[in-house]
Amino acid sequence: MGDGRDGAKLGDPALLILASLAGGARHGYAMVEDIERFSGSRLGPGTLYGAIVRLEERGLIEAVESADRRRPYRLTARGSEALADEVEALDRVVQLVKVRLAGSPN
Amino acid sequence: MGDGRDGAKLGDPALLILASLAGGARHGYAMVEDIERFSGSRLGPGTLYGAIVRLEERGLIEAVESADRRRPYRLTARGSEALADEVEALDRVVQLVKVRLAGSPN
DNA sequence: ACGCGATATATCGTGAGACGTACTATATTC
DNA sequence: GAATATAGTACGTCTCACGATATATCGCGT
Repeated sequence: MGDGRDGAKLGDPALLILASLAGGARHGYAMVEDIERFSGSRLGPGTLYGAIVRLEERGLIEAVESADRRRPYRLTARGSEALADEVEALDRVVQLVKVRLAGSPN
Repeated sequence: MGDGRDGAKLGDPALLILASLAGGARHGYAMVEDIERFSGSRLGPGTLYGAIVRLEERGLIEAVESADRRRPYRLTARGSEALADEVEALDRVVQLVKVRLAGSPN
């Protein structure tokens, strides 16, 4: 997706992961369940862990130390910012569509 | 992305195109400008026309007859439904994230 | 009439990444 | 120690986002 830029675009699964972590630090499997609860879609392991690696590489999330085999992650400051920006942009589109659909003849 | 299903997921450009058409029938180039106005991102031709073809194949948009070289498209009934559904789902996530980000310790 | 930039659409190739399947490994309970 | 739930890994496929490129046409100034 060629970002390099800071406020680059988020993929769909990436957004869901950040959204989940916005509710607190979680490990992968817990994210899957959380995401399924609030969005209805269940990410497969390939989708989930692939996206996690990319988000970590981009510095938007980071692993938390853990004694057992679980690897919890949390949002970084940059991750929070990116999520907030993305959500704001998304919200603008959502609101616009609502207005447009409401005032349509069909 | 393996849809085939009816209420399948919309890609990012696809959502923007449907959002644009929710404001009335438009041809490709006009969509680009409209989308840039309300979302800030300018779709390249490959992205735009590729997405248009896929949306037409899925029956979410359809071409409108035109005398000149322009090819205007409009939303189909299914397209409106799909857009409404997608936007509703998106809105739920957006609102959740806002709540979560607002009540975070950090 | 001519050039030129803006308008408008189309096609192709590449690469990222979404996704499913299958697999491994650990913890808990019986 | 078998069964089940939990947790993560590995891998292959295939869609699609995107830029580059090509082509045609319109409008405007000169």
